[in-house]
Amino acid sequence: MSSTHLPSTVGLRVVAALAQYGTVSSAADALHLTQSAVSKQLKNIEALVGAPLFDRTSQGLSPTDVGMIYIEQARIALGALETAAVRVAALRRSQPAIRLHVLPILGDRWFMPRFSRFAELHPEIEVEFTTFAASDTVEEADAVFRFGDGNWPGWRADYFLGREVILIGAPQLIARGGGISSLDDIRHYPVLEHRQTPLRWSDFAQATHLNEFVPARINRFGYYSLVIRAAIGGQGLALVPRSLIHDELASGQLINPLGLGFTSPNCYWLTTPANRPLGAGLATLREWLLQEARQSEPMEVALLQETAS
Amino acid sequence: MSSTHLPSTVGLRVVAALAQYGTVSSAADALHLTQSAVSKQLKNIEALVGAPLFDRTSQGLSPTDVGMIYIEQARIALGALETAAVRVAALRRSQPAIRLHVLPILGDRWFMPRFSRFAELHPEIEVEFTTFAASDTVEEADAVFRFGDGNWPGWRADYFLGREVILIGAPQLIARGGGISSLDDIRHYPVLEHRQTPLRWSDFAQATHLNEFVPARINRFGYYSLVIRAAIGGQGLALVPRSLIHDELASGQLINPLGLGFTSPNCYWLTTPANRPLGAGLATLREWLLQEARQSEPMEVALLQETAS
DNA sequence: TCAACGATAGTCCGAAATGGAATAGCTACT
DNA sequence: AGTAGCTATTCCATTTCGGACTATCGTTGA
Repeated sequence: MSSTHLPSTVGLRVVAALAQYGTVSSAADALHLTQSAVSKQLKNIEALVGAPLFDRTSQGLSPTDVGMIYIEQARIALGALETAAVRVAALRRSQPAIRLHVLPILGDRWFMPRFSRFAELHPEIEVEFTTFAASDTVEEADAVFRFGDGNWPGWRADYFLGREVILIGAPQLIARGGGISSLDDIRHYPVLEHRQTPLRWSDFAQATHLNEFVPARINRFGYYSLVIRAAIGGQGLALVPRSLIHDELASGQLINPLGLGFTSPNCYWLTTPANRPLGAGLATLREWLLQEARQSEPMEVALLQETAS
Repeated sequence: MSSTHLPSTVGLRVVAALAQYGTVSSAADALHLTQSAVSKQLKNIEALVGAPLFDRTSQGLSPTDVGMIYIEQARIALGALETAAVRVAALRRSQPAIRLHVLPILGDRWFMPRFSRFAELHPEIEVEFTTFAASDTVEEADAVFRFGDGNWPGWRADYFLGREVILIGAPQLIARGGGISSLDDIRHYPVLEHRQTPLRWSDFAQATHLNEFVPARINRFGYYSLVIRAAIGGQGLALVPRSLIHDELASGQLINPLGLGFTSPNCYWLTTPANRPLGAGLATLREWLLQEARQSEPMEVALLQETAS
């Protein structure tokens, strides 16, 4: 009612994607747009808001105070549209589809590349995804990916992936800092942290007997994709589930100095409502997901033993 | 993530306005668009959703099941954008504006026509409105219009208007049904009801000693504007705060048979947080609002006495 | 210091969406 | 029938949007 001009929905999606990916180019990729288009959309929205939403750095974008507020509300708006679509679809379908809520990081790094295989294998099973959905809408889903220790009252949780957390950094960063030849060397490096899982570093210090670890600097990010991006950009060391960065490790963009890592109790789980019996389609999907996850973590058993010793 | 195409924001606003006003034409007026544009926007959204959102009647539009769902989410999305705007504005402004949350019906029928006078009188006081905002966002407002009995813990409530509820109907409807020459005649007519205030009719029956009142038919609406519109359209009798329909009574579009009505404990209140002290601007605004409301209800004292007798 | 790289911003242009005016069609009521 | 009050549709001018391309800036590495 206040402003006569409303932002465009693609603008909102651009803002959300920028917050998630941290650069115009990668956000553009994710949205199937060009860098130019995303840049212009951002410019439009900022003109409409009347203030910059992101600080421009040479590495990419980071949200301003105003941006934080706007991003949050943009997500809510997009989430509403998403749940509208899902609910309408559910209402119209005689045979309901499976509603699966995926976390952004899993969606980008694990799910989307693989899911087409499932769709080919089981074309008869319809699956709908939500990503932005608010917590109360998540309750409606038939299966929900969650991050945590596997204990959610009312939900059955199966371990999915991400138990194996490793220390990573960009090779340039590590070279610049003098290299990591012993555990203590990591004290010299800045570290990156995911805002929602702040205990990672203390867990790591405890698991590796690294006493009184006080990082040189801590940068916090709201998304794992940003942590990974920042790590690739050489902004610091990070603790990341190995499964999420197979590609970067293989290509050498990131390295795992000394093979350091630990097994975290906090990881990704596939959860299903405990009171609701699993339908046939959901059972198939669940089996497939869990098996695919096991295959994508081939080293885990070895490492579990190693860390346990 | 599911649909590649997002609805446009004006489309969302169109849907919300259609739900509120019930006809394409009046929604178009409210949005400062033409009927043609609104019709096309609706068509676009429906094509995108894949199902009609409204049933077309010769009287206007009424939401379908799918429509209800979509409307709800559209409101949430618009509300998010609104709160984004308000919060950003609050953040940027050194001297904060007064944030006032108005109910749709009051905004349309009472507030907007009058508020420009206040803006002229006190140009130094900035006021921001919210309409769509969700309940948790309402808590941030400096003043909130509410409907109820004046009892909200933590809020100071001043009576605003709407205590005087009268029976109204379109003259054609009443003529068609044989006229209303005694209280009992209203049993023959269909009645209109506001979804959120379902007790009106039983309160009315009790206040007027109309025993065992079972309406011929009940039509329920989600907005008071729809109730009023339906009453004007001759769809039934309604119980409506007199202050909201002065114009229609004066023009003869609606009549108040036998002067029937009652004083309801549920009405509109202007509420302010009890713990927060009123700033000077807010105090001025509050005084002005309450005084204007008193002036727009000149007959009330007389009627109060009448009904009490 | 210079060149390469990767980042964002800006310009030009064709395509698509949008909104307004006018028109056509429909239904209910007199 | 005829009218009033709706919505839907068509035509058209205008605006917006997105992609290709180019400019520019900062960082990295030889």
